[in-house]
Amino acid sequence: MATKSRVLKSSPPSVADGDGNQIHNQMLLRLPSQERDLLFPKLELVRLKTHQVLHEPGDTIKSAYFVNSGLVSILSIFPDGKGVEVGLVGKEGFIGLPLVVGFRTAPTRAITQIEGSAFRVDGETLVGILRQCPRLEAQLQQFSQIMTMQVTQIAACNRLHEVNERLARWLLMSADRLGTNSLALTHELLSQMLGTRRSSVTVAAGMFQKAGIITHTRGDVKIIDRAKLEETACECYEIMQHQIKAWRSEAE
Amino acid sequence: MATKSRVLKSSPPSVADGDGNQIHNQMLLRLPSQERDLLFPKLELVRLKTHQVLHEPGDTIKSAYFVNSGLVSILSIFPDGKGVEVGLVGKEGFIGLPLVVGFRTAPTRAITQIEGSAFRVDGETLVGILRQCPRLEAQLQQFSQIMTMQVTQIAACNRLHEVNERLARWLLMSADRLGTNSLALTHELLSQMLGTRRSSVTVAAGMFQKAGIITHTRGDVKIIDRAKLEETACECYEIMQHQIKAWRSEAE
DNA sequence: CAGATAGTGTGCGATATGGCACAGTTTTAT
DNA sequence: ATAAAACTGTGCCATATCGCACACTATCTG
Repeated sequence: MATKSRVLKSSPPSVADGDGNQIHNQMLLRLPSQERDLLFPKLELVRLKTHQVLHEPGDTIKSAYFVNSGLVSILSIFPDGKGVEVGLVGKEGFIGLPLVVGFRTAPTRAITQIEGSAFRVDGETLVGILRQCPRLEAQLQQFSQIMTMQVTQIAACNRLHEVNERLARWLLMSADRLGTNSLALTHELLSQMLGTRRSSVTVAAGMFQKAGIITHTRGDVKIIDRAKLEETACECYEIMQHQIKAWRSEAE
Repeated sequence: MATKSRVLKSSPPSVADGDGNQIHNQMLLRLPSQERDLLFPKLELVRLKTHQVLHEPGDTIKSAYFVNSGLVSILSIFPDGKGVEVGLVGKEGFIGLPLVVGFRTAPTRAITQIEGSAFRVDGETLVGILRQCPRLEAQLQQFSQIMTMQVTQIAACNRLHEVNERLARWLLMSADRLGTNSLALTHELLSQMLGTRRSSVTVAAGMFQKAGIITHTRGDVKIIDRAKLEETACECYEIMQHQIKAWRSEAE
């Protein structure tokens, strides 16, 4: 499962759906054909490079992204530069939600954690299309609600749970969204996600490794014993997992 | 400014807009007349009693509420009963957002912190009306986005800021939403909001009092020196304040 | 009025985490 | 090949919180 393909070129406006460029994004896959016909010509498949920033807080949102592979973090950033992750988006999701309700300014930073690809669409274009795509609009609104629920859970988790639990949760969530057990991440990165010290992550990861739950080498974490990792994680993982699954079924 | 009126009776389905029952809810006030005509007959003015639970996580949302006065907290609750506040809703807001995107299940607890009143509407009725009230729908969606931004900020705040700062922020936010400097709250309550120990609140409040920022007696907190309180609070207050103001102006 | 209950002030030890600093190792750049 | 940079392992001290416990006071209830 060598998902880290460098297949896609970024700049040249490639056709969205054709040939070998498979669509993995769950929202796009669920669209009825007539909405596809409207939307797809406007989409451009782009590569999401590691650490690529899709928008900063305060930015006018120029493009929106249907994430197709890889992992994008949503961060709350303070003026002094410190930040914490508040959401995690994989191929089930979308970047640019404020547009859906008519806002143009991003309140957060969206940044690629693990490289992949996405279908990009111009912000204004999307807004224009939305009126004619009720199904898409509904999808996006529901996804927005799911994200809110995720943030809600993380807010509580940040207050009540310890580093180990949060780290375990994060690894599980990422692995789920990527469909891999191998994550290309440094402790530094993880610490920013969890809003803690880098060394706290190192220690926690060390403990996990000793317990045979993961292995980690420089810039790479591999999940060995998923079951144990789930035991270590706080309930938050299960709760969010359950919410997103409930969506899938409720959504039809 | 004796806002603690016990004027409104709860049970008898009173007319929403008539007579002495003034509308303070910002969303209702902004509706065009034709949407008012559709919605208002379905509204029932009810009293929000202290500690009244509007919905629990997992509940099917039967009623939605346009908050008219008082203060409602949104809490993330864990299976073991522990909880943290993730949002604060006053007369600018609405309780029952999941309905707007077609979800029926509440992911959080909504509970009255400070008594007041609200216009209640049956959940299904609201959903039915929404299609014919584009302005209302847009309002609700935007409010949803504002709430998400609030939760986002709180998530970061919970991780990075200390009790004093968070307490100060909370007092300011509540005072803003109520339009009072006097809050009827126990330390116990506050500690649940902030996700900390009751005694931590007592200590922090004691420090504030010594500094001449507030006075607090049993079950009552009064803001004396607002400027100092703002200094004490973390940036989160300003940020959220700014976001909600930006909405008011951007919204038309 | 007396007893019960709820709310507050305070203290103490345990601990998770923060801030910081440095050495050792792997990777990247020139 | 060598230097620079990035990443990780580790340690130490300071401190904000936690968990808990107990005494004190205000308020309610009968």
